[in-house]
Amino acid sequence: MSPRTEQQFEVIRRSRKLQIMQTALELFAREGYHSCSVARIAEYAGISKGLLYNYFTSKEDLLDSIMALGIEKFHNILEEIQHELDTPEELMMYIHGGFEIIRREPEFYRLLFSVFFQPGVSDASQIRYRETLEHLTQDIAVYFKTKGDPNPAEKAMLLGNIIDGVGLHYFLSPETVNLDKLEKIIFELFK
Amino acid sequence: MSPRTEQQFEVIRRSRKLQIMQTALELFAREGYHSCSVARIAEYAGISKGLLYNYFTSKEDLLDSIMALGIEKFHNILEEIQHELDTPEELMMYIHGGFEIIRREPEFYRLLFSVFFQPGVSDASQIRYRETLEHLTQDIAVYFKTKGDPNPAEKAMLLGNIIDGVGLHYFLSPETVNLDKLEKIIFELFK
Amino acid sequence: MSPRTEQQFEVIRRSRKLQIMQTALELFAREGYHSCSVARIAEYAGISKGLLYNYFTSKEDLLDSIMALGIEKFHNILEEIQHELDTPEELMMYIHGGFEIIRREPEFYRLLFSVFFQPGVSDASQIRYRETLEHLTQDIAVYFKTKGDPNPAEKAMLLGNIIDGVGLHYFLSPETVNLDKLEKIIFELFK
Amino acid sequence: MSPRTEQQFEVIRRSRKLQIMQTALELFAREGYHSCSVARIAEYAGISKGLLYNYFTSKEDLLDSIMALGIEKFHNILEEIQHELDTPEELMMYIHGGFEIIRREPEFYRLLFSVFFQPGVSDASQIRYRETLEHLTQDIAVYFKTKGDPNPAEKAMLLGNIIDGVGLHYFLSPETVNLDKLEKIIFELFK
DNA sequence: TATGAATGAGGCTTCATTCAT
DNA sequence: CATGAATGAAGCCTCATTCAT
Repeated sequence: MSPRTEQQFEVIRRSRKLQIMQTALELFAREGYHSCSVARIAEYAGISKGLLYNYFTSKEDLLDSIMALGIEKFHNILEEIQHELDTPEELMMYIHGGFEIIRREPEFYRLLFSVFFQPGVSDASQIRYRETLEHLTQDIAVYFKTKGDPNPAEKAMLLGNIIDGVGLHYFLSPETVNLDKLEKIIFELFK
Repeated sequence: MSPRTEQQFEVIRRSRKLQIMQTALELFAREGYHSCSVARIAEYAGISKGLLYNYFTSKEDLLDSIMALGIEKFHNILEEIQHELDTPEELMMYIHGGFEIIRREPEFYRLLFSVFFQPGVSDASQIRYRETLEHLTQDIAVYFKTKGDPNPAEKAMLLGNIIDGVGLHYFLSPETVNLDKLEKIIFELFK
Repeated sequence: MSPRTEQQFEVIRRSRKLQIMQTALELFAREGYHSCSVARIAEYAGISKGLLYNYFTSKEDLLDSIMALGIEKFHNILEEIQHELDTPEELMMYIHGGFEIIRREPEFYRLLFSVFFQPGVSDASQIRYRETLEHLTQDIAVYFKTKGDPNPAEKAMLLGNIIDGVGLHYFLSPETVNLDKLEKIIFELFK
Repeated sequence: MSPRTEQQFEVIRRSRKLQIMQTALELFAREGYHSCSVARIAEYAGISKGLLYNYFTSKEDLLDSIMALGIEKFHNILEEIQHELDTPEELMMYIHGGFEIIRREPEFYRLLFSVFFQPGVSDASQIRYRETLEHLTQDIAVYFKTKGDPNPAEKAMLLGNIIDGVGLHYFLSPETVNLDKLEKIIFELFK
């Protein structure tokens, strides 16, 4: 057995870190950031409290890391469909992208909202997310402008609001929300 | 000189209670339920910590009372416009009602969302609010059905989601949201 | 209606005071001194907290007053049978006196013990009661000495201890203790 | 340098826990359960308040643990002398056992009484102790029955009451109670 | 005399974080 | 790298007592 190389350690560190973040995301989303103690996160992740602080400087840092990763995924999903936004089909792709985030990362999405309503908690993430959203909204506004809509900016914002509104209700009572159907209806309304 | 009458005490109690609730609503909405200590609420309300417990059995009870009052106001605003929902004008009244809640009770609305994303916090209020919403949604669904819409239930739910989505963004960055314009656009989309 | 005379007021005060003490004794005995708030005593006595402080300077003063009254009654019961202690019949009277206190004033007796085990609580009463007891013990010791017992002082003390021991168990589980039978057995053992 | 083993932690935990219990027993016995704050216990034990909650879930749990340990010791002392109870010598062993508890564990015994007179405080311990006592009483009753005593059950109970009565007075004023002498006198009365 | 609103000290408990091993 | 004992600040809540009316 040769001693592990530095790279191997790095791999272990990275996966350990991700595992903690995944666990914490689950707990934060399910129970709320404040209601969830570091002790419980460590226990749930199968490690000691001390080790957690080896990977994150604080509970807030852990939250920030989760948020950053989530926002990155958010970006990635959008970039999968990122290109010119001219045709209704392309608009549909955008709408679909929004719904995909709800479908694929429900916990992150839920935590995102939760954090938004707790000023002082991960403010940096809030700002970063809002910027991302603004860019997106501006892209969509261009589409409506091209289409000759009299209120392109508001229309674009409204579309964003709708998706968040649907997400919000989806997390409050998933069983009553038919994402697929709503996706189509929204497209019909905005195309 | 002569001892206070029962009625005088009642007046004191009622106004004090409202004062505390108003203060707490402000703070809860601004800083989040968990981030806001009872000590701060008392200080902000200009009373002692102890007195707060003369009016509410616990911090959670204070929150519940605030939520209950808010939901009552919510009801009242809806009942102001409560009648048959047949014509587009009447639908507009409904939409307007939703926006009025955002406009008139922004703090309550914000707290409502905030609470929604903190499981275990005022669950009873969450349930009560959701029930209120469901009734409303069913009323609106009837309108769309009458109009011959193929997905009346989803359309109605979507309308609710939109209003909440707008509210959500309004509270995150009020300066970027033009409520009046959005109200009209939504009406145009759904009438 | 002529206005009430000062004496009438005094009568009212006295009976009110007694009523409060009786109520408090009940509660203290049932729930313990510390577990029983002034608010509850007042409520239970059908008066306001403020009025209670009109009659007693503090919660401790209320307890002291109850204890003093109880010890007075204790004295009275003993004095009913106070005279020379020469014959076995007279010893029996003493034993009977002890049991009568248990029977007639169970709440006071229970409170007495309870207070004994809480140093700092009504210390004055504790001292006064112990003095009373010592005198009594000395009287009884004379009886045993006269009878030629080799350990009269210890015998007398033991008799006191027994009665308190019986009282103790009687308050812990009254249904298992047959006071009448025990009284006789004790007499047979000591006569 | 190398991390502590599980066993090392176990040793630390065990001794710390005992240390806290010992300190608390001392204070509870001396000052009463309610009069003794967690802060004082921690200070007296030379630890932080927080650490106490690392070992006990609540102040009541701490008390219960102390009581449970005391009752266990009580059992052990009785079991040292546990066997047939036929001869007067064996009865004397029993009586001696009772006195040994007073002598060896005065603080526990005092706390036991103290708790008995505070309803709602460690009720479970009260019940457990009473059961222990009942078994013991039944054993002793057999002895008296064998001896032909007309009231074996009462005699046995009385013996228990006496020992508790002596204990009670011993803790109220130890300097006035000669345990050795009383032990002999009791044996002479009951043999 | 009588009320109960109001106070504030102090109690119990939690929890993010540190650190010796 | 890994542990969990230990800390201490801060949180929620209770309650004896005061006082304006």
